[in-house]
Amino acid sequence: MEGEGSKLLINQSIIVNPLIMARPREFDRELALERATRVFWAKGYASTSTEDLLVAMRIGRQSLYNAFGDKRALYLEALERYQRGTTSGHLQRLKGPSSPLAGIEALLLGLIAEDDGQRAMGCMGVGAASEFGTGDPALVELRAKVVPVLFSSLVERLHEGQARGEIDLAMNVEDAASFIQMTMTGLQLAARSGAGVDALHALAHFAVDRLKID
Amino acid sequence: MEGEGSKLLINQSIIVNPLIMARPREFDRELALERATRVFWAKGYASTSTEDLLVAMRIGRQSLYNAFGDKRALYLEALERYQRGTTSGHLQRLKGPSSPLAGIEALLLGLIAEDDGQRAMGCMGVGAASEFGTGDPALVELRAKVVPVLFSSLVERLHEGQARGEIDLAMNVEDAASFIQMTMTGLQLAARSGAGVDALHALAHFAVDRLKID
DNA sequence: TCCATTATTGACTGATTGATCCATAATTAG
DNA sequence: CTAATTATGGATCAATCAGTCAATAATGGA
Repeated sequence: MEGEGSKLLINQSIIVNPLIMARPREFDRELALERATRVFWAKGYASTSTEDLLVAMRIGRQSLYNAFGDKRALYLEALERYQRGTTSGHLQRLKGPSSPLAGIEALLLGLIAEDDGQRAMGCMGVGAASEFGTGDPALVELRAKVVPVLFSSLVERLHEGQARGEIDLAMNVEDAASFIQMTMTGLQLAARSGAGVDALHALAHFAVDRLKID
Repeated sequence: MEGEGSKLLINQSIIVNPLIMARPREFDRELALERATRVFWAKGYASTSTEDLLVAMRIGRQSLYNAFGDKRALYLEALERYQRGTTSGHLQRLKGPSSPLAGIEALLLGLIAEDDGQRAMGCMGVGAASEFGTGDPALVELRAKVVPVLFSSLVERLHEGQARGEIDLAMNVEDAASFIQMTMTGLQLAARSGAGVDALHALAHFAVDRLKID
């Protein structure tokens, strides 16, 4: 390509630094992406029209296609951004408390939004898994990049819990880590199905109690 | 309405017995409904076009609208039929073994299809919950009619497990029943996400082991 | 000031959507 | 046979879909 300036990769979006400057974008790309995320999160991919997106993002049609490519690319970027944010939060809560079991409890309780509207949206990642299953390679790959991160941190904390005597040494930590991740998706789907805060808290506590040595 | 004969309500579909007979249906309604179910199950509601349905059901467009109303009515009937079938299977497996914990184990293992294609479809009910959340009153109502049936049977078997000394008397059986139902959805979603038979079996066994007195 | 480039706006496109219309066929009661 | 009724198949519909085009605006460098 001729006449192209240097490229800087910042936060997954390509910032072109052209030799000759062009008209600057009028909207906040990150804000628009966040707004798009909310729509996809609430309604899923197929049920979200580009018109829905334009209204929520408060930009024109051509701006969407200029800045994000197309509907699918926007969805993938929204989901990736969402996963990055939530995974970071999960890891923080898991690793926060000094007690491993308290960390796991914080992880599970952290999934449960107090606000009814927010809680009823469930988890966008779970929604994506349910909508596309194993049918979309790009989503499978994205999932494969996110899930193991939390998994290994869980294994770590579970080992730590065994060393501290909080968790039975006979328990297989990999199985336990998978079980906790399954519990997370179970909680998210229960939330999406309309479960209340108390019911979800009870579920989370019950699950954590199952890991305690007695 | 004039000239209308008696109505018999059979299996949720209205069988009209008109005074004057009309042209009989050429296709098997139940078979067509089963074929429609597979499509909705695999792809979800929004991503399924009426054309998809016609091809799978092997009927003409007008036949679909005559026999089932419209796309939404067909979906609701398919989901209801699906739920009736699966719930019946769940109850059978739960109540089959003489040991309550073995029943719960059979319930969970029974969710895991051996066939890869079938397993990767997950559960249509879970898919519906994920796709519509609490947004569709008809689906919320349908769920509210199905979930408590299994729940009360679970409570029953858990009580029985406590009486037999398989389960700790200190365990709250309602919490445990909810936990098992959450585990079921977690398993279904893991299956939809591509988990293999072995991984799912391990998850099921781990969950059941958490209920055992030690 | 003019140029090269990108952003914005609104009209537009062809395809697909769910659903209906209509002509014809098949059935049984009378 | 005729009448009444429902089923079928093909054409068709208006609405919506995702995406493109083209005209204009804004920017900084030359």
